[in-house]
Amino acid sequence: MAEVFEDAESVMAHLRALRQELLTTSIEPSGDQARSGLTAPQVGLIRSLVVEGSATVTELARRLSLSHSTTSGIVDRLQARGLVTREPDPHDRRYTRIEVTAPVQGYTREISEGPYGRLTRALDAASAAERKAVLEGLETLRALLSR
Amino acid sequence: MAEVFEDAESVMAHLRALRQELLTTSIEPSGDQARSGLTAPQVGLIRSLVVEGSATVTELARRLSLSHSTTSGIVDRLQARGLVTREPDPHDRRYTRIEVTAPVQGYTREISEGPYGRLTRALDAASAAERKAVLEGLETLRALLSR
DNA sequence: GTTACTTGTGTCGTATACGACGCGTCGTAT
DNA sequence: ATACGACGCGTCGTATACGACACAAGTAAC
Repeated sequence: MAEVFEDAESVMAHLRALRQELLTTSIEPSGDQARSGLTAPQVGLIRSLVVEGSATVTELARRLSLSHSTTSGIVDRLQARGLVTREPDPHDRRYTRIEVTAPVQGYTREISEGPYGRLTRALDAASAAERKAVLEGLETLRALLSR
Repeated sequence: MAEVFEDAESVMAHLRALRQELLTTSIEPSGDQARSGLTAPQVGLIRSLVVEGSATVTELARRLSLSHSTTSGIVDRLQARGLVTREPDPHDRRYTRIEVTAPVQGYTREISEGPYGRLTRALDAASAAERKAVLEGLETLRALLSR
């Protein structure tokens, strides 16, 4: 149990660092090209709307693996910028469909690479064995936790 | 490049889910035993103080792989609860040493398992090959990103 | 039809998390 | 001695992120 604890600390350090590198800094500061001032979750939400179609807040939360309240806040900020709209569903007034506004449609082509451009490029440059190691490691970890 | 993108989405989904399972829910709601109302970062910071000794805010930030401002905020909230103190260094007044208060010392034995109890137990129950797969996967991913 | 349950939404409070900024402090070069 | 750069700290503004809550709207039970 002793040395396993070091593994646990190592795993946590890896996950923290990966999150920082991928989730929070993947879009804006990498200097790739001039950007829009959007954060990774915001780009991910817009991208989901474009690629998988408009959806309700709850559906978006499910797609992005976020809670309802978090997703609602992201929609709030995008709506304040005029990038998405909330359209009440006439058939069932509980529903509110989130739609991207027209000006976003064109811009979206630029982000069709997804919010994970850096990760995608890294995986593309990796060997098949490396990709396999990455995916198997993550899958193994999750399987261990759900056991 | 096409199928690689699916790998990227898969990796991101794994990381998101792992973060939720480990970072945010590892301490409180697992029903292990009655808890203190402390969050995982708070427990991690206290644990670092006890195990590795008292330190400055910057040093703590480095240990926890967090930014200085985030760490300062966590110390703020722990200080408000009387769990840590800020002691100005008499030799160099730029420094402020963070110390755990006396009542915390005993309690700390209960959390010496670390904030990652669930992860530690999972890794302990895993085979050597599984542990290797997990660590290699994470290390490979980080190496790919820093290439 | 009225009641009870479910579902979807938005909001509130709190805790991370970061970069940017200003302030005080120390060492050092001028 | 003084100016200056480096360092540590705290604070601000903003964005994520969650659970808990209240409310509205539909559904089901009776």
